[in-house]
Order: sequence, then structure tokens, then C-alpha cells
Amino acid sequence: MPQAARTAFEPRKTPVQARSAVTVEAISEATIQVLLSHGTDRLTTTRVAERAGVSVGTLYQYFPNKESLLFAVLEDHLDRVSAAVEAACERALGKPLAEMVKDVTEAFVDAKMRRTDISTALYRIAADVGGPALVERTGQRTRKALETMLRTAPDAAPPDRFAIQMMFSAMAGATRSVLEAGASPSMVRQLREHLVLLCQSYMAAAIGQRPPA
Amino acid sequence: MPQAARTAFEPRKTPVQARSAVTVEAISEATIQVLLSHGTDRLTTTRVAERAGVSVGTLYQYFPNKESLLFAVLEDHLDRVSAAVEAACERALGKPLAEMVKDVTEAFVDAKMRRTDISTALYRIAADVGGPALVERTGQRTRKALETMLRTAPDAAPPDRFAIQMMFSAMAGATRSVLEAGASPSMVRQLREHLVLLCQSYMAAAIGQRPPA
Amino acid sequence: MPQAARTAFEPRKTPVQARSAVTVEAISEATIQVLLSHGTDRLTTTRVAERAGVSVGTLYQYFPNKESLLFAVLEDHLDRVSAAVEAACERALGKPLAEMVKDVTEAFVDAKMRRTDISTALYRIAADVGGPALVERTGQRTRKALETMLRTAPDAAPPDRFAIQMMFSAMAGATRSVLEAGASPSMVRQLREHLVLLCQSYMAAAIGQRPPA
Amino acid sequence: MPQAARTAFEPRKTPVQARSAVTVEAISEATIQVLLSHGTDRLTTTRVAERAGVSVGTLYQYFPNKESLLFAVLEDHLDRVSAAVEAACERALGKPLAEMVKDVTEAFVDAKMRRTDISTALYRIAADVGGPALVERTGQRTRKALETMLRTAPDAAPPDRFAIQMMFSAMAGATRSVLEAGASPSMVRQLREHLVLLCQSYMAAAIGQRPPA
DNA sequence: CATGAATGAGGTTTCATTCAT
DNA sequence: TATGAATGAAACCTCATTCAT
Repeated sequence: MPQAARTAFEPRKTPVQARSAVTVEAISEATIQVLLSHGTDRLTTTRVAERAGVSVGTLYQYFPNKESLLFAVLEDHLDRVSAAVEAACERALGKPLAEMVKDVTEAFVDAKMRRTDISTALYRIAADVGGPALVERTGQRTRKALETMLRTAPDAAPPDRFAIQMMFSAMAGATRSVLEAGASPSMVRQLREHLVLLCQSYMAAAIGQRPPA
Repeated sequence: MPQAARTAFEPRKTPVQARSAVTVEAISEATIQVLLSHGTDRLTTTRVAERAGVSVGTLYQYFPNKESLLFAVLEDHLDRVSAAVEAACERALGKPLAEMVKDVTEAFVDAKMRRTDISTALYRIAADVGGPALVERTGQRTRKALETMLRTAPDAAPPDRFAIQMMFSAMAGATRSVLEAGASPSMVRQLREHLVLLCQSYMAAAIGQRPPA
Repeated sequence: MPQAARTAFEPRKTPVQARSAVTVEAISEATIQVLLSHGTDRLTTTRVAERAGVSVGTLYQYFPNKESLLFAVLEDHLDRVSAAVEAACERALGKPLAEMVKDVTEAFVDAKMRRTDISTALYRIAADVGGPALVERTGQRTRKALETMLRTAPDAAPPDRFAIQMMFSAMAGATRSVLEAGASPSMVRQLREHLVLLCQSYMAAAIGQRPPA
Repeated sequence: MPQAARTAFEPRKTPVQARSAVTVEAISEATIQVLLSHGTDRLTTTRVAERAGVSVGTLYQYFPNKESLLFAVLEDHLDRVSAAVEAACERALGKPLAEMVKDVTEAFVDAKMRRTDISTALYRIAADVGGPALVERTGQRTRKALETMLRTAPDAAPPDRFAIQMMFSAMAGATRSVLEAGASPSMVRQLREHLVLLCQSYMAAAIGQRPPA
């Protein structure tokens, strides 16, 4: 999104009718599939529509343009992951630091790994079409939830923002690495464990010492 | 790059002559600039050539197709970063674990930040055109160097591969996050410090206890 | 309309019922509005229906296709103007030449200016969709009325057809010029006066001398 | 041109090379032909290119979009006609009013009739794509030339602007009428004569009486 | 009768790549 | 070797029209 003002990324019509909802879902799913099987620049609206079993015209009735389609799919995914982490944050309020970090980290990994195909596919578009902005926006929400949670840790100093950004981006980076390497079950298992360790030890070092009152 | 056989990504001719080298360099630089100012899908060979001050025809004499151009630029960057880290590894052989990690982490950050524009621009293409494969290939080289180095740490157990992957991908993720947030000098400074802390604490936790001989 | 056989330009059903008439009227009016606000090639059947407050389906129940819609609107307008001029002709039978011309010219200008928006909008489609043919057909009717009238002028020779065509097309041209320039009230006033003068002097010169009996 | 700001109507590159000039000319000519044989909305850029014997890509190298193509063709025609009238104006400086009007009127008719196909074809697009604005702009130029000329008539009062607009638009209307009726040689002959008469008698009536000094 | 979702042919435009100069 | 005009496949997107509800 370098120069042009991005507008009209929103879906064109809210799918109120049942059939519409199905159609929109099919299109989103088809987008993932085409992304994975054809790559970013072989992703054409025609191909997506074809794969979704609808006509191009129908696709354009729900998404004003190609970008909005990719944007919507990306947003959906990020929202889902973000929601999972936020929910974990809420549940972990007041727990000891190490436990908090464990819960949240595992929630993140699990959310990302629920549909490895989607997660992998979306890396291909996250760098375009306002992706970075969207990632940043969602990330901010998540980091805010993390901060709120961490403030309630009985055994930790109030966290500074940068530490949280570090932890979260490290989580994202490590997870991405595993996903792009194929995300075999055994790797995912190792990721879960090591990532918890990584975050715990970093957090302990960064904010673990509650200053004497 | 799932389906298509990747061939002929190599530059067409090795720039033995001085003028050629200058031209290739100009084209590479122009690619970065266009990437930043126009975005991925506004990057056209004509525009790159124009910006580089040469004709399209000339561009095609050094790069067989558009993909090879992007690939070359990405490869160049990754090689440079990898070389910097490998050099740091070599220099840190035999040092204590914490020192090793510090040197290497800082070398990585510094290499990435030497040209923030390039680093940022390349995220846009790293997900396409065989990017992940290239990233993986280069990453492997770097991890091998890290492993070799870590084996010589007097105060650490032999590292397992996964821990190294974790550390390296966390470094990459955190750095990316800062770059995409604008990479202001103060953020970069914080990144350097926190990333050292993050890697040190993780490594200490993961392999820091040298087992009694 | 050179090559395609024009068929089915007529409205699909005669609006016998009151509701139908209202609907048809709304659609016609909407067509004008869309024509003015969006231009010829942004005029879509959907947009017209939307503006008329009906669904596309309904539109297609009264007009078999887009062309017939434009055609009907144009025909309606031309008929109205033609009827006004013909009425003036009838009222002027037997009057002196100058008076005849005055009455008729003013009737024409007034008819055209009653809805400047419509008159202006229709210039945009009059050149397409069988427009010229329709204009010619209606013009013929008007010219016949003019001829019949002029034959009853006590102070003029029998008019030749070409002179009548000249006068009428000059009237049309001058009026169009004013309409496309915005048709401000003061311009319209001037147009009325000058056009009378123009037609009177031309007619006097062309057929004003009644040959000695 | 209702709502959008019209920019970039200018041809994309000035045809400096000989071959380019030929290509541009071929495209313009093809536009006319397609306009006549297929009508306004069957005029597609592909068809024009095909008819011109070039590829679409080539067309788009000289015209940034379809509108600019139509605009250029229209402008070219209007400029040609305007130039002819202006030249006649210059030659008629200082002559008596009737002679002036005769010369100018005939120059206009002749210019319009030199290529009846072009004149006819262009009526189809003159109402779109900024046509009215262009017509107005060119008309203004012509009217200025007429005014300058008329001021030098020894036997006429200084003309008022509106009278000139009337005369010019009447000329245009009458000529259009003949062109759209087929413009047979005999009709054209009659047009020349009658139009001279019409303009002369109107002008004599409107400004013919030089006020006593 | 009215609705408006679905269709898909077809239009405009771009851009990677070639090749004659 | 360098150039850049020409190519044309293919992408995005619109919109007239139909028909199941």
C-alpha cells in the first residue's frame, strides 16, 4: 500500500441470506486453495470463482475487487487468531507469569496450526494489499490484551510495550518458520514446547523480577 | 512455487566487465526503489529499466525474465546477511555462550539494518518466486554456522537443531516486526538490546547447562 | 444503426393500468436523471431501476431491452415537441408569413425549454440507438405541418421543401447550442428573439415574394 | 463528462518517427471506419486496432485509453474545420457584409463535406467523452474569428456575440441535418446556397444597418 | 407481478517478452 | 550491445439479461 489510499476493502454486501453466506464461504475457501496450488500471481479472480463453483460475476457481487477478496480472507484469519489469543489472555488473568506465557503461547500456536494450509497460504499475500497495515492493526489489539494480562501477574513487574512486541513477533517468526518448513506434527509439537520456553525465559529476564514494594 | 519447475533463475551473464557490473547494480537498485514506491504488482520490467536508466532490452540481457530479477535481488540480500552472521560465528568460536549469542545477534540486526529500505522491500517478494525456498536454503547455511559455533561454547551442552532454528526464526521475526513498523533509530536500538536478551535467555534455558563430564 | 435490424423497440406492454403507468413514468424519469448524472456509458439498467425505485426485473417487464428504454424516452420527448409545433402550426393557419414563423419558432423553443434537463440529456443518446432515424421520422412530420401551414400564408409563395428543412434544422441547431451552453434564462430569452428574427428573415428571403397572380 | 475530472486526454507519445505517424494515422482512420460500420457502443479498442492492422498494445502506446482515442479524432476534425473557417475569415477582412458571410459559410460547408464519412461518424461521439466541451472550445475560437472579421465590414454595425453564436449554430444545425440525411451531392449543393441566403438575411437583419456616423 | 442473485460474454487495459534497427 | 516499438495473451471487471423464488 505504498501510495494509493486504500478504500473500499469491505465486502460489497453482507450475506444475510443463507445461500449468500454459503457462497461467500466457498469463495474464501477457494481463494486459499488457489493461493496454495497456483501461487500469488497465478491467483486470478476467474480461477477463484471457478474453483468456488460460481461465476466471476457472483464473486464481484460480494467483493468489489480482487484486493478486497484477499484482504477479507486475511482479515478473517488474523481476527480468528487474535480472538484465540485474547480469549487465552482473559482466562489467564492473575496467574503467575510463567503460566500466563505458557497458556498464551500455546493458544497462539494452536490457533495458527488449526488450518496450516490457510496460515501458509496467507503468508503469500500478507506483504501486499494493505497486509502489513492489517497485520499491524491486529497485532496491536493482541499486544494490548497481552499487556492487560501481564499487569495482573503477581510475580512480575509491569511490562514495557517493547518487550511485549518482542515476544509476540518472536512467536510469529518461529511459527512462520515451522509452517514454511511443512509443519509436520512432530515439528509442531517441538514448536509448542520450545516456544513456551523461549517466551517464558525472555519474559522472566525482561520483567520477571517484581521490584520490592 | 508449488507446481512450476524453477529453472534459469541465474543471471544470464556474469558481469565480468566493469560496465556490466555497473548496469546490473543499477538494475538491482532500481528494483528495490520500484518495489518500495510502487508495490509488488506495480513492479514492471519496463519501470525498473526506466528507473535504472537503461532500456528494457538491456535489462533482459542480464536477466532472462522478471522472476530471475527478483530472485537475484533477494538472493543477494540474503547472502549478504548470511555472510555477516557467518563471519560473526567464526569470530566467536570458543567464547562463552552468552557472548556468542550477543555477537551473533548484533551482527544479524546490524546486517539487516544496514539498508532498511532493501530489507523492507524484500519482504514483499520473499513469499513468491521461490522466495521461501531461497530463505530456507540460506537459513540452513546460517544455522549450520551457528551450530558449529555453539559446539565450541565451553559453558553449554551441544545444541539441538531445533533450538537453533527457534532462535534464528525468532530473531528474524522480531527484526521484521521492527522493520515493518518503520525501524526508527530508537526502535532499532531497543531491538538490538532486547533481542540479545531474548536469545541469551532462551539459549541459556535450552542448552545452557553443560552436563557434568 | 447501420447493420443490425432494429426490432422490438416498442414497449413490451401498454400501460393500461394506473400502477403500470406510474412505474413506466418513474423509469423514464430515472433514465433522464442517470443520463445526466452518470453519462451515456455509465447508464446501466440496474442503475436506472435503482433510481426509479424498482428492481431490474420490473424494468425488464416494461422494456424488452436497454435500447428500447432509451428509444422510448427519446421518442416521447420528440413527440411532445413535435406535437407542440404542430399545434402552433394549426393555430397559425392563414396568418401572415412573419407571424406564422414567430408563433412556430416560439412554440419550438418553449417546448424544448420546458424541461431543459431532458432536452440536454437526450442529445447524449440521440446519435445512437436508432436516434437519427427517429429524429428524421419525427422531423418529417413536423416539416409536413410547417409546409401545410406555410401554404396558407397570404403573403408568401408556396414553400419548397428544402427551405423548410433549412429553417427547422437551423432552429434545432441554435436551440441545441444554447442548451449545451447551460440555457440560462437570459440566453433563452435572447434565443427566442433572435431565432424568430433569423427564421423570419430567411423565410422572407426564400419565399416571401408572392409571385403576381 | 458529468462528474469526473477529465485528464490525460492527450496522446501518449508524439509520433516523431515516420512509422509512428503512419500508425497513428491508421488508428484514427480505423476509428472512423469502425464508428460508421459498427456504431458507438460496438466500437471497441480491439476492433479499432484490428481494423488499423496493429495490435491493441500498439494502440495503447499512442492513446492512453479509449476516450482519448475518440477525443483525439474529434479534436482533429474540429480543428480542421475551425482552421478552414478562420482562414476564410482572414481572407474576407474588409469586404462587404454579404460577401463575408458568403465566403465563410461556404468555407464551413466545404470543410464539413470534404469527408462526409468523418463528419457523420463524429456526431456519434460528440455528445460523450468531453465532446460538448471540446465543441464549445473550438466553437469559441471560430466565433472569435467571425467577430474580428465582422468588425471590419464597412456596411455593418459591430456585431453582438449572441448573433454570431446564432449564425454559427444555425450553420452547424443545418449542415448536420443534411449530413444525417445522407448528404447527396444535390442536397449539398442546395445546402450551400440556402445556408448562404439564411446567414446573409439574418446578418443583414441583425447588424446590417450601419448607424449614421 | 416483483425481486435481485446469478450468469458469463465481452470490454478495457497491462505488461512480459521479442527483435528489427 | 543497446534500444524501445510492437505484440498479444491474459487479467480485471462490468453489465445486459434471465429466472427461481
